[in-house]
Amino acid sequence: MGKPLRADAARNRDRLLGAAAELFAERGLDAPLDEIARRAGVSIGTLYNHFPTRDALQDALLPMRLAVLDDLAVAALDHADAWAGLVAFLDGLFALHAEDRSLNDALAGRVAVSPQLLEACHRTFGNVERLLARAKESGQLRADFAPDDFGALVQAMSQVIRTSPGAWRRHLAFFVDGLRTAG
Amino acid sequence: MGKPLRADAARNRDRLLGAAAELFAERGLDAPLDEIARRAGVSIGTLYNHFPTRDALQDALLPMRLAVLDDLAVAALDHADAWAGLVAFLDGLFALHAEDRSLNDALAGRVAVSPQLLEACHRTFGNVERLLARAKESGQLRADFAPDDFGALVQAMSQVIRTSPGAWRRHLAFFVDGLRTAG
DNA sequence: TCCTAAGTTGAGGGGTGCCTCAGGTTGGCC
DNA sequence: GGCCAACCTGAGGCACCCCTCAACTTAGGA
Repeated sequence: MGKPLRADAARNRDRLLGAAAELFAERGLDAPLDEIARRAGVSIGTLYNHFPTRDALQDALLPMRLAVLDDLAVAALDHADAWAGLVAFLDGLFALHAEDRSLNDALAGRVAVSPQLLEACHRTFGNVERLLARAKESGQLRADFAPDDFGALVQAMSQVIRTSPGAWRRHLAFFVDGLRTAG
Repeated sequence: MGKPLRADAARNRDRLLGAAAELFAERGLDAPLDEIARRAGVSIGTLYNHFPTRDALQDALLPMRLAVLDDLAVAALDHADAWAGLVAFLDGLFALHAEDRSLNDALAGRVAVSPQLLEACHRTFGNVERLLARAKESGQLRADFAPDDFGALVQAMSQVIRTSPGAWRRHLAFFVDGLRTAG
């Protein structure tokens, strides 16, 4: 599989990945490919040599970003207090959304995802389910909050973050207050 | 100002408005103008005759839709219970979002708005401020919920509605629970 | 050093949507 | 019925982004 690339080709590939990461983070996953190539100092043809489709580029970048979320979830599961762990996870998750539009686009389903990427999402989502279950068992999260409701929360927050990057914590706080058991 | 249109011109104008209302509601305010013209049974040139810009079309349609929101707010202010009135308003507001993508786009600020339209929004927003103030005075809405937070809620709900048209009431319910005073 | 396969280039063709304008049509007053 | 201003038409130019491919360049082994 991994035939070694020629030195110049490897260098160009790295530059393309770097430029794509930058531009995707700034402008989202639908950033023009021409501009990625230009920023990488490479022709559009070379971009297509290395990444025949937009998906190929995304697949080379997004799993790394999603992995950060897994770390976040694991840390949250380790937290002594289930509720505090959940809240810390939500804060970290949306902080990442706020600084990387590509993550925002990906998790809000604003782009078509490749099977590979979908699988990574499912893995992350599994961790979230565990976090939610733990917080319910501890009696701190209201019992009627379903995993699907978490999906809606991600959608909602992705939009709030995009339009008011400075105010999303406030919005999240109101919502989280609604999630706590009344008692 | 209002020079009478020739009969055929008036008919075409009406058809254009009808087609635009349909398409905007279905697909949002960025629906292709060519398709509006086609649906109206008229050439693209005629569309531009009557509405030189996309804004002109929006301005001819959206104020009517926003007026419905005003009625809704007035009814909510008339409600005996301030909290129940507020909740009814929110439900009505987002129900309209759900069935008309153009309203969704407009209130979520997804398109550039004309001054005229902006003014209509401000009027509606004034009503909302009154609703919020009333619910706070009655001690049912938490005091730290600011009008700007309402803006974020609109953003959030607009996205939830777009991606899961059947589940937005659930999401709203969680949020509203967070808004009620703890007591 | 020379040769070749690997890699690069960028003009160009395709698609979509916006907007214009020269030329053709027609409503409605006389 | 005749006329003309009002109105309509739609091909075509522009801008953006997509993707391809024949011609060129070059890394690196022999």
